[in-house]
Amino acid sequence: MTFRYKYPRAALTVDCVVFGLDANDLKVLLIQRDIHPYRGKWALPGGFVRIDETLEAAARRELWEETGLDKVYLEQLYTFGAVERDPRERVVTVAWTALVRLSDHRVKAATDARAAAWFALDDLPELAFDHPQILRMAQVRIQAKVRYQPIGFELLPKKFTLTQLQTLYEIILNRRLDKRNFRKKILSLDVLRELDEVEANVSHRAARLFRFDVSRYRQRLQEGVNFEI
Amino acid sequence: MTFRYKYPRAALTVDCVVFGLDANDLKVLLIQRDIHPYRGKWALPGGFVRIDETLEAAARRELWEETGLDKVYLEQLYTFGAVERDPRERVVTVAWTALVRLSDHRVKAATDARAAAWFALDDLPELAFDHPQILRMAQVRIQAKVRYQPIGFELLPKKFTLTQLQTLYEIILNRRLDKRNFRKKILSLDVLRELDEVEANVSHRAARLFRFDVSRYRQRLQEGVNFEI
DNA sequence: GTAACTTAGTGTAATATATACACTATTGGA
DNA sequence: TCCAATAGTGTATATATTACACTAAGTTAC
Repeated sequence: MTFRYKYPRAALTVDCVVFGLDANDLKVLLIQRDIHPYRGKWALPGGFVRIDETLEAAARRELWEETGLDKVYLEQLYTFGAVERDPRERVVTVAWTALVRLSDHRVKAATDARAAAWFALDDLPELAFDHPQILRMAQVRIQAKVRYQPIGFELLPKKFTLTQLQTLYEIILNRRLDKRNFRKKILSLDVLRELDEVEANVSHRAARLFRFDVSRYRQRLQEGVNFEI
Repeated sequence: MTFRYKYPRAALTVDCVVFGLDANDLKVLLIQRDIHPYRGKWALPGGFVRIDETLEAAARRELWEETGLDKVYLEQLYTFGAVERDPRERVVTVAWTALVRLSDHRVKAATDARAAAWFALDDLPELAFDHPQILRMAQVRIQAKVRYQPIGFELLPKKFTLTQLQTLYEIILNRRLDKRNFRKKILSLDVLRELDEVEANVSHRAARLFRFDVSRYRQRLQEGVNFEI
């Protein structure tokens, strides 16, 4: 069975830039291609959009099929439509950015048996298609975003220490932050809830745990608070 | 002649949200549909992406064909892919935002004879498809953007007064700004070049004209200046 | 030609925000 | 019990933002 159209149509795909925080590195999840073109090269997880699913649903489905991830935070990044970006035929791709708690998502064997692995951003393998460009845009976007939204809670465990949060900001912004000023600022936003718990199994003074308070965040947003770090 | 594919494919379109500044109003350019569906309703200018043109090229071409505008500032907004957004068949649209100097672009009769007209944002006609949603997103985006980028020079004549610039900011942000503080701030950004000219044909003291200095803007960006108003 | 009208253009003081900076507290392990 | 490691804390200074009102210059109407 084939489908016929009066004019030629581009194929439509989605690709996901999945960021995960691994101790002191921001990593990105890639899969190794097992088919032509770019066979053996690494690529962003993604695939074709079905005729009866939304773009976001397609991104979630592909992510699940190729990497076993689900229920991740997803945000549309940009749509790439250079004419020759896929050597086979015209393919337009809607790129998405996902943030995941790497601790929650140890990489499972992908369900369709392709290799999936986390790579540090400064140690990437050769990528297929225009995926270097997509990845670069995702990185720029997350850097810009972290400045005016308390993003990044998606990347940390649900309970985290202020040092972990600061380290995350330092990794994304790629510069050192002053500990006292960072704490002062982040606490003044009033979107964290201090817990009656401290971290366990550390061989030094244990740090207080915090949790992100979404409802307080929404309130602050409405009041127009400036989240710039 | 028909084109055949193994799987069904969505049609791919572009739509443009064209903002123009008209004295004291931010307006948007719409065209009246002359064909089914939504015949007679107003819609964003746009149309199908050809197989051999980029998304941006498609947006520029449609804008030219439907409204006679060219050489406008264009920026990708978002891609809309709800399954039923077009009643005929699956259509995914890549939306773009354009900013134009309304003074440069008095609406010509559109080349394909459809009516095109500027509408104030608070006095819109009924719109086709999910265009209300697209327009709303464009408005939110431009409001956010004006805060951290000296945008809006695209909307003004090349030579403009500080009062015109302030009025533009007030329209986009939808709040009054203090004249002295606005001037202090905008001049401190050091991206305007003061000209040896004043406005003509006004029945009161003539204001000094300024021009946006792109190369200084680039320098400031690199130095990491904060453009927030 | 002068008074009235209209918009341009200007500075300062008060307040809020951001930055720079170094020591004590707590816990685990040797 | 001492050492190692990280948590946790405050203050003074610099910078940025805000609030606020008058004089300047050109045009028009009398």
